[in-house]
Formats: sequence, C-alpha cells, structure tokens
Amino acid sequence: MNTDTQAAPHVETVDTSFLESLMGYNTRRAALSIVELFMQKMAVYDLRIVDFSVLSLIGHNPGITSRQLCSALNILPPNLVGIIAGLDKRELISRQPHPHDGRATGLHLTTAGTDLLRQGEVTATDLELEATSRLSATERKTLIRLLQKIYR
Amino acid sequence: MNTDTQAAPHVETVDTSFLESLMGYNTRRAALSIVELFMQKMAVYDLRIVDFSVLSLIGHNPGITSRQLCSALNILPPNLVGIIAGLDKRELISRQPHPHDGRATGLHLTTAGTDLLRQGEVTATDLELEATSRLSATERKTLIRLLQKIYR
DNA sequence: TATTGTTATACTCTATAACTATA
DNA sequence: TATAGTTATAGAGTATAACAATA
Repeated sequence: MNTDTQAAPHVETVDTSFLESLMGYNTRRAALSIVELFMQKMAVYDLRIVDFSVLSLIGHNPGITSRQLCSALNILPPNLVGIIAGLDKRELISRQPHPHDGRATGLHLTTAGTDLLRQGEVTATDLELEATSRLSATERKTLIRLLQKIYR
Repeated sequence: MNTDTQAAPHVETVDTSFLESLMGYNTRRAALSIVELFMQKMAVYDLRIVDFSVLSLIGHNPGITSRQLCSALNILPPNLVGIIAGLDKRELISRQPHPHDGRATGLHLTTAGTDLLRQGEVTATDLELEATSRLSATERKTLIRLLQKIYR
C-alpha cells in the first residue's frame, strides 16, 4: 500500500528544513526560547524584559534620559512613558532635573532599585547559562560576536 | 570643571555593555534587525513573516494540517485561523479533506501559491545575505549551527 | 474522553498624531 | 524651529475559554 502518493497525502513528520536554513528564523526561534525562560525566572521580581533592560541601563548610566533609553533600546517615546511611570511608582527609580536641559529628566536608581537590579542581573546571568547549556564558553563568545556583526 | 561628578550627572554616551553580554539581548536585537529587512522586502508580496512561514511549510509539506503548523511554528490554534483564512481567500492555498481524519483539513498550495512561494523564497534568501553581509559563508553556517543548539 | 478547528474576547505590544514646555 | 516628555488612541500580536464535529 502506498498512501503517500495519493491525491491528498498527509504529513507524518513536518519538514522545516527550508525555514531552518534562514538566519531570520533561527535568530527568532533562539531569541524566543531564551525570552521564555527569562520571563519565567524574572517573574519573581515582577520584571518584564523591557523593565529589566531599562533598570539595567539606568543603573549603569545614572542620569540617563528617556530619550536616550528610547534610542538605546529601540522603544518609541510614548511606549516608554508607562514603563518609567511603573518603575517610579514602585520606587525603583527616581526622576531628577537634568543639569543642562530643562526639558529633560535624569533617571536614577533608588536603593531598592539598585538592590533589585543586582539580584536581577545575577538571575539573568544564571538563566542565560541555563538557556545556552548546550554551548561551550567558547561557543557562547563566538555566537555573541557573530550576532553583533549582524545588528551593530 | 568636572560636571560629571555632580549629584545629578548626565550621560554622554550610553553604556550598554552589560546588556550586550547577554545572549537573550543579542539574539533579540539580531532577530529584530533581520525581521525589519524581511518585512520591507516581503511587502511587495503582501506577506508577513508568519504568512511566509505558513506558505513555506505548506509548500514543503503538502497535506499538512493546521495543528501541525501550530506545533511547528509555535502558533496558538485560534491565531492561525485568520492566517489560513487570509491565504485561502487570496487563493494561495486550498483546503482538502484529510484522508484519515475527518476532523482535520489537509492544506495545499494552489498554482498561484506555488509561484508566490518560489519568488518569496528567492527574495528571502537574498535578503538574508544582505542582512548578514558582514558575515562570511563559514560564519553564517557556524552561527546557524550554534543558534540551533539553543532552541532545538 | 480527547482532539481539530473555530468563535469570541481580552490582554499586551507597537505605532501615529498631537499637545506642552523648553531649547 | 527643533527637541523632551507626554496623552490619547489605533493597530498588530498573543492569550484564554468555550463550543461543534469527529476520533
């Protein structure tokens, strides 16, 4: 019997080989798999990826402005407003007048924000190792170097 | 004058080094950069990434079911309905009774769908080379192999 | 009972237009 | 005239619950 050559065949195992030859597909799938683990592990801190990224950039760049955050993280200004407001309401960050520009606001971590970021960064580093556990340290370095050649 | 050591410093250039040490950040940024080019180039065919992926899997897997597409592409069944309906309305695919399972529908490309997919796959392959133009052929192979070690 | 495909719907993410205060 | 931050809102993407038909 040869049912696979009928007019209406069915599929036993899905062939994804073409999609898997595309860099876009592979980067997207890899990113989604890491992001999924990230969201799970960061849920205890009530931090989404974007919250963590903003908190981290403020921590490493005290006095950074909203506009600078938008440029660095590719976020549109209207979409950052709620993120900043949320972190401010949780008293993880404070807004201070910008020293040179009356239009802008300098963003800073509070003590609570500094503590949370420190914990979050440890968790993030751990989770990254877990998500890439099938890679060697050398392979991780190579992978990051090649990815940056794409987007930087 | 040493304004950088004031109580409210400002940021000249944003330090993103911590985020750039994270695999999740790098895969996400690389994926977004390729996806952006993909959307631009595929707009002429009126195909979003998900439309192209579905069309490609149907083309390479005649008779595939919606459920199998959902599993392969990590799409939830309710969200696939509109995608399939759209491709069907444009007469790029046809739905045929599944040979063994009365609940399911086998999906197939029409002639128009086959033609569009062929063009789309050529465009996709070209655009991928453009998006990764700073990589050598060997680096591309390495990158894909390492990414698949993460998500597969 | 379980699964396929579907509807309805809610929630999140992303994008655009327009306003204010300041440069 | 241009920019930083904001509001309101629209659109796209993603999620859950529940249903009919079939296994």
